[in-house]
Order: sequence, then structure tokens, then C-alpha cells
Amino acid sequence: MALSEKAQATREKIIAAAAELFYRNGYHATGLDKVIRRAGVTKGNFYYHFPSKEALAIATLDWQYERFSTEIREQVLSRRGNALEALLNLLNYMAGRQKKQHEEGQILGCYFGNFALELSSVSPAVRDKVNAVFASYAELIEKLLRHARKKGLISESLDPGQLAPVILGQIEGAILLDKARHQPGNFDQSIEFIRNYLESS
Amino acid sequence: MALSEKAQATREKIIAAAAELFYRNGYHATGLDKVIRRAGVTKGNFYYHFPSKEALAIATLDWQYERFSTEIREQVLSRRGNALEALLNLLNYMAGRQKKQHEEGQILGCYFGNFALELSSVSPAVRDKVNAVFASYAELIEKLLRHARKKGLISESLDPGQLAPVILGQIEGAILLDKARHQPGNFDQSIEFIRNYLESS
DNA sequence: ATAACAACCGACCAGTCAGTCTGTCGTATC
DNA sequence: GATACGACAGACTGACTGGTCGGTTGTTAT
Repeated sequence: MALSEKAQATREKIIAAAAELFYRNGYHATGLDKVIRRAGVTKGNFYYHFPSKEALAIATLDWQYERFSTEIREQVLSRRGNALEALLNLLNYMAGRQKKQHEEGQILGCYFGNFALELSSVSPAVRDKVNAVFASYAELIEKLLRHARKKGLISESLDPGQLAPVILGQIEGAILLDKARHQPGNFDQSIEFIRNYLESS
Repeated sequence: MALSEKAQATREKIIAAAAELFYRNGYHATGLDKVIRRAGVTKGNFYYHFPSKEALAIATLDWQYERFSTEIREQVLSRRGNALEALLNLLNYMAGRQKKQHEEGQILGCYFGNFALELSSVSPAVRDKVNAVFASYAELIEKLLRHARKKGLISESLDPGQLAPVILGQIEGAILLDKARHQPGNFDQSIEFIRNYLESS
């Protein structure tokens, strides 16, 4: 088990390096050699841990999902406030990430959205994984909307089940536009729009 | 000029082949050899017309923009109806394209959105081009909203300049989600949402 | 006829791609 | 001390990458 811990650390080093490079340059534009050099690992070692580059991609998706989920849980959902505030805090938190990236040089977008567009028409495995991630986030939004509705924070006429994917799509689209524009702004505007819609329907 | 016409035809053959392959498999996943084989053209001929693969990508973006713009103009905007109906027709027309793709096998998404996410953090030239395309579409939406507002079809309280990018983002996001889900549906739901919002604000 | 040039041909290049293979090292078990 | 195995090393493969280059064609102007 002592060795297994070291192996686990190696595995994570590879995933972390790959996630960074995939995020920055895209999947196809990132060679395996770059990944293993950055991870400080050899070819043989890589293929001991992963059967293929595609498997690595999926591992990074799982890893990022896990990281991002706990980040949200700790930084956003743990804060006190009602369900509607929690939802808006979540959106603002993500917008803040965008802005931070912009200050650091460039907006890299949504890790899952990037993979969705680059690979989902070419790799079913990646598509399924990305899809599961989106479904999970839509579910979170739906849950918050349901709570908000139950507490009377948003109108009874709003359908959380229908609204949640719309909001998720709005977010992904705003991130895409901000990445293309190389400047944040669409995201904030979308949040403002959603907030206004939810509060005045 | 007779030769120039033939050369122009060759150039367009290359662009058409590349656009199809880039759309289907992505930019990096598409080798130049595949492009020239599909276009029925040789390597030398290709590099006579284009200085690089990146330049080809930009040419396809221009080409697709031109094609799609005239398609919209002829199929959607020429039909009679007020500005609000025109906007909704436009959205429904795009949703119809999605559905057709789905019936043909798989949803390929938005050509510009795909490039935006795969290349805009890596190629400034592509980013600028995609950005110009988005700006143009946002402008079209804004124009329709302004007309609709002037005619009293939508509320005075709605700001076309702010709303247009939000709607564009909503569309791009819905397409992304549909592509990831391998199934249309989000697009229609988004249209329904937008329609409802515009008519009842 | 010939010169000039636009358009095209395809062999070739160095480099990179994902992936394979043989082998080694350290540790744990017997 | 031998055996076994998990973890790693890295040279190597063949296919493919984007891109180059010397040469050929077809047409047009002189």
C-alpha cells in the first residue's frame, strides 16, 4: 500500500499536468510528450497508468469535476443565505473565476465546454462524460430553484426543471462569448439578466 | 481572367472541403492531407493558394459566414412579418438546422463556436475573426429588437443593446449543450424561454 | 515562335504523433 | 537469498504533421 500511494501521486501528477495543458491549448494541440515532460514522468510510466490519451482526457474530466464541485461546496454553498442567493452567488463565483483568468492573461473558458465542442462529435466516451457533468450541474441549479420556489423567493409560475438547463446554457454561452471576445462582460450581463428574470416574473 | 476563374474555383473547392472536415472533426484533428485529398488537389496547389493551415481556417470562417448570412437573408429575413416574428423565425430556423443534423447522425454545433473554443486561446487571428462574426450576429439581433421595440412589440423597459448578446449567448450555450447531449431539445427550450421573456416583460 | 507568368504537381523534409517494448529498480514475501 | 511484482525508465516504431521546393503545364501577350 505504501507503493500504491506513490503510484497514486504519480497518477495525479500526470492528470494535473494534462488538465493544465488541455485547458490552455486544447486536447489535440497537446502532445503526450508535453504532458509527461511537465509531469516529470516517462512514457513508460504514463502508459503504466493510462491505456490511452483518451483515457487520460476522461480522467482529467473526472478530476476537474471533483475539484470544481468541492470548490463550489466550500466556497459558495456553505455560505449562509437563501436558495436564490446561493444560486446567484454560484453564478457570481464563476464570473469571478473568469475575471481572474482575464487578469492573468487570457480567458480559457469552461473546461467541460471546451471538451464538449472539441471532442464530443468524435469521442463518445468523452461526450458521455461531459454530458454527465452538465447533467449534474443542471441538477444542482434545479435543486436551488426548487428550494427558492418553495420558499416563495421566485414565482410559482417558474418551472425549475425547464429553467435549469436554460440557465446552464446561458452560462456556457456567456463563457464562450467572453473567451472569443478575450474579455469578460457577457457573463456579468447574463447574470444580471437571470437575476432580473427570476426576481420579477 | 479565365485562369483566375479556375483558380478561384480551386480555392473554393479547398475551402469547402476544409470547412466540412473542420466542422465534422475539428481543426487540429483534421490533417492537411485529408483536406487536399477530399478537395482533389495537391499539396503544392494548396500552398499556392494559402500560406498556412491557419490562413485556411480563417478563409473557411469567412466562407461560412458569407454562406450562412445569405442563407438567413433569403430563407428567414425575406419572409414577411414584424421584427419580433423575424427574430423568432431566425431562432427557429437555426433550431431546425440542429434537428436536421441530428437526424443525419450527429449534432455538429456552431461552426464559429467550435472554432472559438478550440482555437481562440491559441490563435489570435482566428479569435479576432470569430469575434467579428459574433459581433455581427449580435448586431443583427439588436437591430431586430430595436425595431420590435419601436413598433411596441416588446416592452419599452427592454434594452436591445444589452439583450442582444444575452440572446446570442443563450443560443450558443444551447447548441453546445445539445451537441454534448447528442440530442436537440435545449435549443427549443431556450427559444421558448426567450419568446416568453420578450412577450411578457 | 517565344517569353512570361499564373496555376499546379508531387516528391521530399524535419519534426511530432500516439503507442509499444524490453528491461530495470526497489520492496515485500517466503 | 530467491522470487515475485508493482512502479517506472526510455529507446524505438511507423504513421502522420505542416510546410518546402524544383519543376511542369497551359494560356496569354508580344
